[in-house]
Amino acid sequence: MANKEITIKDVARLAECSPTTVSRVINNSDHPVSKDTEDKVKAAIKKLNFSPNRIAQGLKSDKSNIIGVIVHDICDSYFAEMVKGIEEFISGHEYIVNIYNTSRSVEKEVHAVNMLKANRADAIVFAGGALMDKEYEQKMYTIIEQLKAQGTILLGITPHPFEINNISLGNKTAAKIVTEHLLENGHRKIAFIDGPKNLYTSFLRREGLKDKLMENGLTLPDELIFDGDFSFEGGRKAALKLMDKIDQITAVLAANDATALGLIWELNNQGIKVPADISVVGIDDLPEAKYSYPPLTTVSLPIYQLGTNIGKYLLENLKEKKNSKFNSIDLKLIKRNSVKDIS
Amino acid sequence: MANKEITIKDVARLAECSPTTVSRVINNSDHPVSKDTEDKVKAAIKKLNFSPNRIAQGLKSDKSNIIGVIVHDICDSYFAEMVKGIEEFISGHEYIVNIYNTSRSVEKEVHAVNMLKANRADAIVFAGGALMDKEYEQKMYTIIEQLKAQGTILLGITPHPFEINNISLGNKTAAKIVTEHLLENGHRKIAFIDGPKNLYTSFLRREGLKDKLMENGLTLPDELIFDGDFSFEGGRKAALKLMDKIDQITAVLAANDATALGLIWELNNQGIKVPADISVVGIDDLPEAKYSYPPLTTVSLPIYQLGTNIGKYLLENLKEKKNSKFNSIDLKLIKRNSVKDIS
DNA sequence: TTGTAAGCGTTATCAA
DNA sequence: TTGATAACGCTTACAA
Repeated sequence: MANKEITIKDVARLAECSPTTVSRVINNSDHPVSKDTEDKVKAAIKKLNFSPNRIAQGLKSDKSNIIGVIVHDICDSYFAEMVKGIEEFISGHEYIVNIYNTSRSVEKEVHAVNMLKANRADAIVFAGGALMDKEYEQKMYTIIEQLKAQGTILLGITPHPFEINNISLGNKTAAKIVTEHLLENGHRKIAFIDGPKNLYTSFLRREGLKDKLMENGLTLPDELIFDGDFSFEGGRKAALKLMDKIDQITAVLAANDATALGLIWELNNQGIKVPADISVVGIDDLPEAKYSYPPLTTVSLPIYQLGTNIGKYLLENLKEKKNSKFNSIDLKLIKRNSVKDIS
Repeated sequence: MANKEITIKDVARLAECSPTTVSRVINNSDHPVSKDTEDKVKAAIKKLNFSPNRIAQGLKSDKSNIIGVIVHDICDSYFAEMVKGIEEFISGHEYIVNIYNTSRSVEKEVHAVNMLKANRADAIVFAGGALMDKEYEQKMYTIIEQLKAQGTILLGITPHPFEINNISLGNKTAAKIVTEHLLENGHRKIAFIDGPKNLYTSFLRREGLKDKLMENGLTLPDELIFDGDFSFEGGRKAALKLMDKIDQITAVLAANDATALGLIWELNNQGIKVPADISVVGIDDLPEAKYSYPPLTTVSLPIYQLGTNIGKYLLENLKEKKNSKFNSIDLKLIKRNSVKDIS
């Protein structure tokens, strides 16, 4: 910017009319404009290749057209797919998709929300699971209240510890579904590779496993819970730790697919056969899940579709103002070849 | 937005001073403000949890703080890494990172640039390779000129067919480096899996291979060029086509790692051993390249670092206004186990 | 040290 | 059918 910007006034001058008239033409206003001037204005716009300054429009209309999307890690296929789905739906409709990558840091997430507030974002999507942290909850609380007072649309994917429109993805259910599958295949001694400790999503998936085990009179001993961080690398490290207890288990549920994939890779690397020696399941159904050795049995959370549903929801609530409901997604067990029937 | 927004006036009222004074406090203005009023203003800001409306600030300062990043496919690790690098550097500094996912469509890319122009973006990064398309060039030309007149910082990663600051990534050189490696290992019959036809990057990498072959008195026959699209799936499909000509070649260069990975996967799937039966190399050094079977030999383009370099460049040129230079990245051959020495 | 007023590029209101 | 004017929230001369 900084230099000379073409404004509505320049157009008005060229079309020999007032800025008001130009505005009316731009916005297809109901207010009548003669065909003649309309043509002149359009010609001028074309000639100058003018586009109205949306910043100024935003100031006037009290809308920024900014949609904030707060993500934990854009390099994680899970978030990349979701963002792509959102973008696909949104960017075509003159909204700005503003990404924040928080690496699950409280500080960065608070910063992101503050920025979005300062920029008067029309909507904010908390795309990642909530952080389980008192400081986080406290800091967020007041900002969220204010955002709500300003009329910002707030959407939480997965339950968040503040009152916004929280969409349940069925994390607990997803864990139950794969656990059930393991159980049906005769597995009783099941280990768990955890997600990030401070993440509510990890908690939910862990609970799903525990609940399903409990329903069947089984338990998840603490020593069969291994650290993880939702990443491929985390899965690899877990595999190394898991080796010691390999004779105590027949199957392992990884908190997400990325972890499961890393786990399988390192297990292979260590000469342990999946599923012959040990069965592995994940959660998410990432695109790459079908290309591991063996292909990963998992639960599909159709993330891209979730993204387009988010986009649709946002668009409807921002534009048409009607209080449209969110289309939730379906979970589905995806059987591939990483589970052995030992029953 | 839409409802009641807290403004500088509210703060002024509470602090019993003028909006001007509040503004001075907010901006740490040189203009003197008494310690007493400063404290009162700060207290009021805190009490109201006020943050200045950056849209309004932007209108005044003729800055939007928007940085547009146009990407081909955010689900491609290549772009995800780059965006993460940019974001990491930028979002901490009160800029808005505005993502567009174009799927290499001329229409979408033009739309993205028009949106960015309408939003008076301070900078635009053309993160993906240029599209080779006459219509694209024409449509872009005038917009680019205008953007330049407005003072927008324009950065092209890889050469683009319009005059902006184009950063060469050394695509041609990268292809030469891996080709050289193949040659050193005794390979003479080398196939190529192409990238998207309309992409300049594909062209450059193909040329690199051809040039290096030519230097050694070799050629790349047309029937040894297989279609691809820079994706894992594309690599898989290419593998199936390649099967017919398997006896005519000893090695294959995939236009990028994603392709190479898909290729290797499908080759394995078809019972063809890499590198025993055929050697495979890629370009990019994606994070997942070291986890294929066998781990992929490739050329590293440190993409995340490229992203942070982009962020740094943008920040320096936007804030300090000094005409800082772009830090280019280094290419490096990454030898892993997908190439067999047959010399 | 403080404040008034004009203006950034738009659009809504009102008048002509 | 057209246009002057005020206003959106903020900053920047200019005055006091």
